[in-house]
Amino acid sequence: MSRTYRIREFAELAGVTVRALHHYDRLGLLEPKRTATGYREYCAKDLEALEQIVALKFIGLPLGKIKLLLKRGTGDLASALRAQRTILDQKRRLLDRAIRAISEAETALQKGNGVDSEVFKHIIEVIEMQNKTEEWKKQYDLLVQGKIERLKAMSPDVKTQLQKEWSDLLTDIGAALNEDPASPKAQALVSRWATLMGAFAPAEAVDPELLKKFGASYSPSDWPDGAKKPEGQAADSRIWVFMRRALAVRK
Amino acid sequence: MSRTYRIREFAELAGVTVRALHHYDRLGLLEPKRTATGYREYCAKDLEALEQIVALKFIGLPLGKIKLLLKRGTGDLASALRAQRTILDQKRRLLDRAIRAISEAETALQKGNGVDSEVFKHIIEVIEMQNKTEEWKKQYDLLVQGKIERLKAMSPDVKTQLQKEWSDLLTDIGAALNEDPASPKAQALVSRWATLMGAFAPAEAVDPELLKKFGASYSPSDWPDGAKKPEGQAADSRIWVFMRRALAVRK
DNA sequence: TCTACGCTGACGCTGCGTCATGGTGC
DNA sequence: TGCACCATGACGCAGCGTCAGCGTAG
Repeated sequence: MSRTYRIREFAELAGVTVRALHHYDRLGLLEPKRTATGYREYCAKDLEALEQIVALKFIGLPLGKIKLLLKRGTGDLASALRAQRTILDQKRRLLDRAIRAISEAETALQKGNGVDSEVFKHIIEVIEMQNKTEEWKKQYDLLVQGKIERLKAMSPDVKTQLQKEWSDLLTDIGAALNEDPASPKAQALVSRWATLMGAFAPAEAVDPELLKKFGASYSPSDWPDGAKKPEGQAADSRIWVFMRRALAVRK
Repeated sequence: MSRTYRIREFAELAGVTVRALHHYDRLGLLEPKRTATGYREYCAKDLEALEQIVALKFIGLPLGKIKLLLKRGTGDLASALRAQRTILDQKRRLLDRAIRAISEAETALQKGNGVDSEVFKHIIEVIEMQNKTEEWKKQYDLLVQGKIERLKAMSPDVKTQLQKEWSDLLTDIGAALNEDPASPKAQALVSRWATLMGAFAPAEAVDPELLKKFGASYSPSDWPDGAKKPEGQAADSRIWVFMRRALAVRK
């Protein structure tokens, strides 16, 4: 049939490195024939296989999965593509946030206001923003779900009262941002917060672990009829950072 | 002053893992005081430092650079941010292409036309597209620069002649896509191609290595007054893949 | 004394890059 | 005979995760 290639030539042919071909060979991804003296001998079929490997690698599939995909039928190819796209979408969102964080930091630097601390705070804003909207959202929604229902079932008087308590609490926290999270003042705020959380669900449903994990990651203002933020955008994020810390210190 | 924390608590306080703190310690990024028995003892200042580390890590800076940035002044912080944004922008473009490649592959799968080969070809299209527009662009532009100037300086007759030769060559290549890149037919096409390239620059400027590396990565149709593609979008990419291979085989 | 937590190695993971050492092809 | 090319280890990198084996706090 058509000619064969030694590894060097074959690598250039396909646009990969010799080392990569060695690697794929050892992984069992692409194992060419060997000459009597052990030289690898690649043919046209190997080129097709390598092309597929390169293609799947390009979309971010790990070599292990590529191996499985190519050795088995095409059945899972579709699902693999779907899964990979989901992963890439997540990566892109992360990237976008990182880029935005840099932009924020750069404008903060140009304004030359604070020394450095301001710069980092801007980045942290974006990080927290992510945490709120991405990582914990799903699971936290589960936790919150029951509370909203209870909220709806409450009398208007109680609702108004709860709203005021939330609002007051947030104001107080905003005024205590410079406190040590371990201080009695901060811990008192945590207690008030935990109590308010507890008002929305039966006591046994208020898992302290859950509270610690997700509690501070979400604003009550996300809830219908929730309390309004006492201050501007900036205070928002710092409040939840503070509460997360204070919760971490809490037993 | 304010209280100190042992590693576990401090980790929760900051939202990182104990292992990460160990790691940062060993790297010299964040080295807390130690108790008499060797326990790490973190304080409020360490928390600030860790926050900065986390922030810089979030935007993708490697720990080594973070260490340098935090130990030195803020002078290079601005440039580090710029550099990092450039890197992230590149990453994002790559990600977008990978995502598009998956989309193409999925539609190809749904159409159910070809078995698999079609699917991979679509991905490869996107990869080649990237190679053309990203990786080699800058350096290739340097190579092409002189050629364009020579082209402008040519007489209209010669220009027309060259355009025709390019067009013919591309047509011939398009008709030979199924040839073995090592075949005499393919190699003859490579020779014609190299000759045409050479017509744009003095012979000594046509480095064969450069030719091999960048020659097939760019379409002559990118040039002003360049030849038109003989066929549709799809043929375009396959032509350059074929030529790259044929060039790789060439001595 | 029991138990949770702290300490220091050390290997694993991902995809090769980069020697180092020694055999082959022409 | 020499020189370019091939082969097989083996370490390195980035950022921790995950034991393992052993001391410490309370």
